[in-house]
Amino acid sequence: MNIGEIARRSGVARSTVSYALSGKRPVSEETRRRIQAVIDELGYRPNAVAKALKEGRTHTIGLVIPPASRRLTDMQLGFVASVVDAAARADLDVLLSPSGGEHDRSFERVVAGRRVDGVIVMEIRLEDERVTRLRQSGLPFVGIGRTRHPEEMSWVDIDYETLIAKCVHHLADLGHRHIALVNRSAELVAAGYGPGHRAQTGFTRAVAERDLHGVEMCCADDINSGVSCVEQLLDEHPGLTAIATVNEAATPGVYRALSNAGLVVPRDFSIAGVAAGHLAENLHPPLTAADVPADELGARAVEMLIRRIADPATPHGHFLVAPPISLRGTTGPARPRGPRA
Amino acid sequence: MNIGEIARRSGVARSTVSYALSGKRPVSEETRRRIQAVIDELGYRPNAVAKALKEGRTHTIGLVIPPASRRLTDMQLGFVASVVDAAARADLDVLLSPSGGEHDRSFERVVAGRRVDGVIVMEIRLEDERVTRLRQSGLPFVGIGRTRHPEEMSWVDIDYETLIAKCVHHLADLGHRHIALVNRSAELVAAGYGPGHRAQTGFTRAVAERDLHGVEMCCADDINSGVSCVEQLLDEHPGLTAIATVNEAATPGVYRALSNAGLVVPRDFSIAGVAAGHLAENLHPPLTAADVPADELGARAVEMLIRRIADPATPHGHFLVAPPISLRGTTGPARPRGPRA
DNA sequence: TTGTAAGCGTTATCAC
DNA sequence: GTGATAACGCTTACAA
Repeated sequence: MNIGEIARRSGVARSTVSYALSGKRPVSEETRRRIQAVIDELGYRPNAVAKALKEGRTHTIGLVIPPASRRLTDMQLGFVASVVDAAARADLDVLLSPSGGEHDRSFERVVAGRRVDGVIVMEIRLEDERVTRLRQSGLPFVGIGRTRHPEEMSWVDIDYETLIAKCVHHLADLGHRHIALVNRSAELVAAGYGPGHRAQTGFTRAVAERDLHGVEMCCADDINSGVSCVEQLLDEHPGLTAIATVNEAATPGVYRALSNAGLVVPRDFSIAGVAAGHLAENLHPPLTAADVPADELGARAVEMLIRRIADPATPHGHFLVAPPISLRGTTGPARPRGPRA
Repeated sequence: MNIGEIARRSGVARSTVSYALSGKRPVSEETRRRIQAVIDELGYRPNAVAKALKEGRTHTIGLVIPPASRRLTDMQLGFVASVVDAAARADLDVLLSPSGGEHDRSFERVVAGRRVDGVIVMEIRLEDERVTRLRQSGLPFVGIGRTRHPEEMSWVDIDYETLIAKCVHHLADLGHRHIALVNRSAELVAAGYGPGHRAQTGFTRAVAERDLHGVEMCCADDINSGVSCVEQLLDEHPGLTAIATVNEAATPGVYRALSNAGLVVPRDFSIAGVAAGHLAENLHPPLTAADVPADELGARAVEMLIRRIADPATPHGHFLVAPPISLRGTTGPARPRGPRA
């Protein structure tokens, strides 16, 4: 069933039906009613594909996510949810593209096939070939995360560098002199994953500023890795009394390893991090952390993208967020760890 | 840039370019090379929308998820991930539709606009107006979950009724006589959410078969609700020694409440449930649970959908899964709870 | 082996 | 206020 069928049954031209629906041209009350009756009777709805071809707009945005096989972190899920939500509010559909390595058919389909009006890309690397590809394609896009050259694209991002430095300063203020950074996985860092690198930078800087003893450790994004990472840290650094972390997924493991070692948080050991707010709240004890406003970031990204779709000449938007650290239950005055029993 | 431009520059007809690309008709090596050269030079990729309009196939499936604002459970995320993954393997794109209440524009757009070749619907209710809508639309669809009349649609589902009964029997075998069911939220159950109802049924049946004292409680899908739910249970039922649960999201709260009450699992209290495997593994102690194979369910759903898209006359597929209970650390012999100190 | 042309279902321009 | 008709970019008979 198509617009022609409706036109035939209402005894009008196809264009009249189209105008009756869009209201872009006045249609007499009489005919409009007749047309509507037929539409209701047959349950006609215009074909979105044909409309997209004609208009050159699909009313769809692409969302490039990390390959689904790898489990997404809570923060990543927060981004997906908020993007989908914000898009729905703007009557946009979301096409998911799990973009893996280099040779990605899904990504290529979305970008090259003009199936979407614009794209939001998650998990941006410092050097990111997807960004290169998108730039050359001319398709509007917004990154959740930014490359090494942030001025050449639109993005929203979390200021890991500042945040992790704040964590370190907060811990130093409490008297901690020997602090570890639990970073994201070695693979991510090696691949030039922005947050991993920027966390490093902020950590190194703050450690130097406060003249601390700092140690950095990469840790895979899961609970067990968190456990073994902290076991190793405690073992190799007897003077360690605090951890700053950007690795949400490993954090429950961090807790567990400390507890296994007989350390009570925050009495014997402190933790401060960057995490999704609800995750921080739900840990036990609740994590002192900079609460990443995933909702706001996703919504802003969609907003920027909509603007760029409407007018590709719009200057690039940049939104760097550094939420304050919510003091919860995991940081306290430094207290030397005795020799382990 | 379009196929006509390529044709013009290669000095051939548009159809020849099309055939050179699709291989549906032999093209001389000479011309094919010339065409390919132009394509490479201009970076041409066919417009997927035009192709979809012409072919009547979009190579896209719709995935109807619960509204993103509500946080998805681990199991739901597992479904989404596996569907996206399986679809990508079949070179299908996934259009996300966060379908909320009745008046859902996104759902309607996806279903009525012929933007997808088929749909996978999550979180099916016993009576589900989306299923009704899809059936009348004629669009192929598969449910993750089934309605009260499962023969009239294709679905994959978890056999909550059997699984929760197995949990109860397992607990009864260990000597537990007073067992609680921690169900999903009261709203979901009231809305006719299948798993909630079927868990009830299985629980009631098993309790009767073993002549136990059973108590059922609804619990919202979050940690804090798990805590208060268990606090209330312990308070109102001093004889209670075990919990069977289908509420993944609340389970950490169940643990916490028991620990707060000074009960050690599994020494003083037992828990058995139905949950995503990795979640069960990562709880502490690891949860004795029927591990729901979300990966397999999602993949099967996609498989069924692909089959129905290829031939809508294919008989409906039904895949009910009842994984064995993995004995982990949370069930042990019953031991009466003393009067609470 | 290749070209011509019809048509997928819309919207928009032009004419009346 | 309404109708005819030409696109949008592609695929695929049908011809040659």
